[in-house]
Amino acid sequence: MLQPPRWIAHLDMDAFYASVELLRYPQLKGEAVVIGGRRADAPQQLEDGSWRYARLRQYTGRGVVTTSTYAARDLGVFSAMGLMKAALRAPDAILLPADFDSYRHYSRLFKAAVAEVAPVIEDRGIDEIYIDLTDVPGVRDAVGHDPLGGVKAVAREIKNSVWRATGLTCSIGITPNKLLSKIASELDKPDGITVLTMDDLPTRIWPLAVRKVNGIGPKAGDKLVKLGLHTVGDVAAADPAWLIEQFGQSYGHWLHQASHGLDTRPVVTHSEPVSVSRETTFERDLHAVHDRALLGQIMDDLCERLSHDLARKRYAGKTVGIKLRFEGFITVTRDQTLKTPVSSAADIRRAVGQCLKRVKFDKRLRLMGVRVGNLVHASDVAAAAPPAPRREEPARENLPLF
DNA sequence: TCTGGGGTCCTAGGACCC
DNA sequence: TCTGGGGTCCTAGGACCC
Repeated sequence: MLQPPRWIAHLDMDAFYASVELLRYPQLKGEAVVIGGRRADAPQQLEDGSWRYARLRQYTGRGVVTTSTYAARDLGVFSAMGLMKAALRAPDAILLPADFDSYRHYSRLFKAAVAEVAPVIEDRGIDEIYIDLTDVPGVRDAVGHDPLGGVKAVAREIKNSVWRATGLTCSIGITPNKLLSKIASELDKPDGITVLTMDDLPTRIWPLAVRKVNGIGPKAGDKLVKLGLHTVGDVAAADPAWLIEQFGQSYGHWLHQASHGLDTRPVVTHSEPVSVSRETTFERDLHAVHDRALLGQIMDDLCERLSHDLARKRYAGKTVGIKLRFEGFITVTRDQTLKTPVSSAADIRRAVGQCLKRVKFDKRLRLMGVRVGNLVHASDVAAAAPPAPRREEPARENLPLF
């Protein structure tokens, strides 16, 4: 059946975290600035009024680049790059610690500003959203005589609204679906508007590298290239049956559809969380036996913080899981589904202990995490059951390591 | 000098029930 | 004695995204 045509926008804030920092430190405009590092030093104002900043070359330890300004990107420093590697490329770049409270504040501001123009919004994280423009008056009324003109005018209105509310710029892609709009918003960055129709597919989308498609990550991207498929157009020209042979029914079919710019997913304005988690990477790898006490404390703390998050969001969950990352970046997970949802630090910690017993600790640890899934609203959790009868002391060898 | 932290979704095997 | 098929839940791992 034929779906009525839609106009879907993808709005992406330009270098969001870095741009928020520039609002606070406008004197850094144009400089190579990197956000990241767990304990990067905040800028200090000296007695003479000048500022002193931490530089990338001074950083030691683990950590990745969270965002970089366009000047830093020109030096080859990008998101997710290790800070040590970034320091080799741009030793004099200024390093700022991340301030997520501030980013969340500006996130709320820009989303509220968009909602005043176009209310059908799907949240895709702190710095991007999808917007269904189909029924926005300026778009709807332009259908028939000047659809592209109407769409562009509304996009300008949205950008102006975001600018007025935050002093920040964004880039917008507008096409008939989410998949294409996500690609389109990157075609004219920063501060751009790109409107595409299906007719633009061969000239604007097919020449792009396969990795530009949301859903083709490092693994699938490598495999496609090894198969000789470098561009989206290469995938579009491939036999769909062959794609399915190579990538499986589901992903193979999706690759074919995506490369032809087809995507029927709706803009989803409300969703419930599936899980909540906390994790931490250690400054140095820790030994399960030698550092047992420390690991136990870290785990207590993670459970405490996770419990807080659950309380704040008013959820409890039936499944408690741990994540361990060993040296060599080997990741192991264990989880356990309980009879009743839990949210207290003590209940979570108890289930974590059970999970820990099922792991072999033959390497040093670099990360530990805790997760609660199978969430239910706290208000739907039955009143606390009577305290469980006291059980005999478990045998010593059944105790978790920490 | 590798590789953060918070998520979602998918797959695949096994348990268990009817 | 031998042995169905479907549905659902649980668990572990992995790809991917912001």
